[in-house]
Amino acid sequence: MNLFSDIKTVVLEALEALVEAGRLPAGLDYGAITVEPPRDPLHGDMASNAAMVLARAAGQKPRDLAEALAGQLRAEPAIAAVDVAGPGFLNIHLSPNKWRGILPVILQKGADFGRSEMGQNKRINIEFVSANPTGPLHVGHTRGAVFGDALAALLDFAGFQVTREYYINDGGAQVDVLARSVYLRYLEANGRAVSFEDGTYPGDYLIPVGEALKDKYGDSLVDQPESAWLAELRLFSTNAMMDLIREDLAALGVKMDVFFSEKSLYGTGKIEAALAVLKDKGLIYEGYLEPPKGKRPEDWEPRKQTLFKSTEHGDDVDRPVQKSDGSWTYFAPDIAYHYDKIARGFDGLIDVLGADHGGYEKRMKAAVRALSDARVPLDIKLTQLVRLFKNGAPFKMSKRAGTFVTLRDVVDQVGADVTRFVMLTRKNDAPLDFDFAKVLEQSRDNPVFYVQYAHARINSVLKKAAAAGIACDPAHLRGADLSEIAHASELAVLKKLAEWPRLLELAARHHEPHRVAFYLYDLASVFHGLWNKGNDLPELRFLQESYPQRSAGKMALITAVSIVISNGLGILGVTPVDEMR
RNA sequence: GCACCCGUAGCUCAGCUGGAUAGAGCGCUGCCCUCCGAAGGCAGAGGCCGCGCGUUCGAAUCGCGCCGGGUGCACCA
Repeated sequence: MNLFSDIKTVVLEALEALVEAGRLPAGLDYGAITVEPPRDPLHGDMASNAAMVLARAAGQKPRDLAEALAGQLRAEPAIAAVDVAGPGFLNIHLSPNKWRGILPVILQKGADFGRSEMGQNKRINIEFVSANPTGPLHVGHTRGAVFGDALAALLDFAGFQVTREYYINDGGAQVDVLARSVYLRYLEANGRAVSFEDGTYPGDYLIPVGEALKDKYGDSLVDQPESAWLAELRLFSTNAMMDLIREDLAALGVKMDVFFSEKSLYGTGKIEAALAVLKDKGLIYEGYLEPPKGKRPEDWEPRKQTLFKSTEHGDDVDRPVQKSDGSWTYFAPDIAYHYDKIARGFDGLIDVLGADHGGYEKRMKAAVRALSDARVPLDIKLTQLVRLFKNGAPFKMSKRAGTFVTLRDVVDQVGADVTRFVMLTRKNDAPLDFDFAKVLEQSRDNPVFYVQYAHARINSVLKKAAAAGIACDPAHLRGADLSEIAHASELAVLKKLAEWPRLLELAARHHEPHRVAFYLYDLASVFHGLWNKGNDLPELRFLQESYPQRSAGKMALITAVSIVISNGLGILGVTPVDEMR
């Protein structure tokens, strides 16, 4: 149930009636017509631009057309009043009963209220995190993980079939570095003195891996040449790192459906097959690249390489898939990986990447467009940097020293719920300030707290109501008398609740889960406002001990708020709390 | 030099496929607890929406060109 689309349907029917009456030409394009909440509530409950959008094609003045439409709409029972304003807006006022009607629906649908058919069960693959398997996840990955997971939940709620996927970069040279670093920790576990030079990972997290290796092999690998152990250690180490990463993700409440190994693309003909597809389309050739202008590397020399003609599909320059020595660039397995996703039958692909991968966007989109003949859209969401603060002071992160701030550091200090909510209070493409002290503060400028507080307050009232003998289960409240829900502050809450299905679809369409976080903040705000109105106006208090039947309607209202908060938080992956501590 | 992202109140940021008098929090000023959780609410002050052209009935939103900040730019992923 989406009141806005309901009313839009009513508007479209009114237009058809005008066509039949010969008042409007047939065949007009209704595509641009909207029915939205007006920015200023004084303008009514809903505003439509129908008259202005159609005026030109209909050869009429917007206001004249608006008046005609208004006449039609006034006959509708759900509509209390319509007026024409400004250049030709239709301002529609719904009857309070229409608004109240949202409550039984929410109570009946419960956790499914807002769930949409928009996605039509289309299959979407969301690839996110995909951190190199060389160490624990850090704060940057955390943002990507939270964003990807929330986006997945959002699309699921909007009616898509979603697959959460992690691409393991276990094929490249960084895995050799990892294996050598683990070997050093292994020697250390066998009592050897070791030093970590440049080109190795010095982090403590490899110590247990070295010990585990010793448990498995004793000292049999000590003093052996690299050729004797490298292959085995690559596997052993990446497995250990992926276990670590899985635990990190679990601590944040993220569960992947698929872990896809880059390595599985090598030696299986998959890369060759994907490139063959591109070659058949004439998009692969041998050639030379121009040096980048303005910032010419000192050691530039022209090299003959195998190139993908990504410029055919919107990229700025063609991109190498094969190095001059014949080995693959990283781009080649990435092409094969995306080809694999297309072959698995997804209707849409989403890659969530760190902002430093911005330069990668066009070439990957070009590849997907070419490989799928433009059938499968690829959306790339870049998550900007997280700036860490502690009590307002910047918090330095130094990878060289091996002391970077990990996902675990963050989750252990502030908890998964707070981490997730805070990371979703910014658009993905805006940088995010994360202050360890501030996010735990219990005040209005902490959105996590503010939303949770609303939920806790409702729970508190419902408990008191139950103690006072008022039945508060949704099934009971569905039949409650709502006629006394009439104050402007109460209607404001109803209207905000009614926005939820519409907001959800917008957020899903734009792939923007942060809109859910901002909506919840707004909803909490109108609720807190109504709560405090009870200070001045006793009849607005939720608990009306001397009038149990009046209380029932109010219980229905706040239960509905609680349901929508739960549903929204559920998408963000945050657990609603019943009481503040 | 090129590409991508950002530029909105003193600060941090929302702003819906273009819509009416541009919003919130913090900070500042002043109010509201005999009353369901004041961990809250109400009100006030504070804006050339970076600049300029253009498209449109209508632009913070779309297009082009500038300015400022960030990121990335062959055989690293």
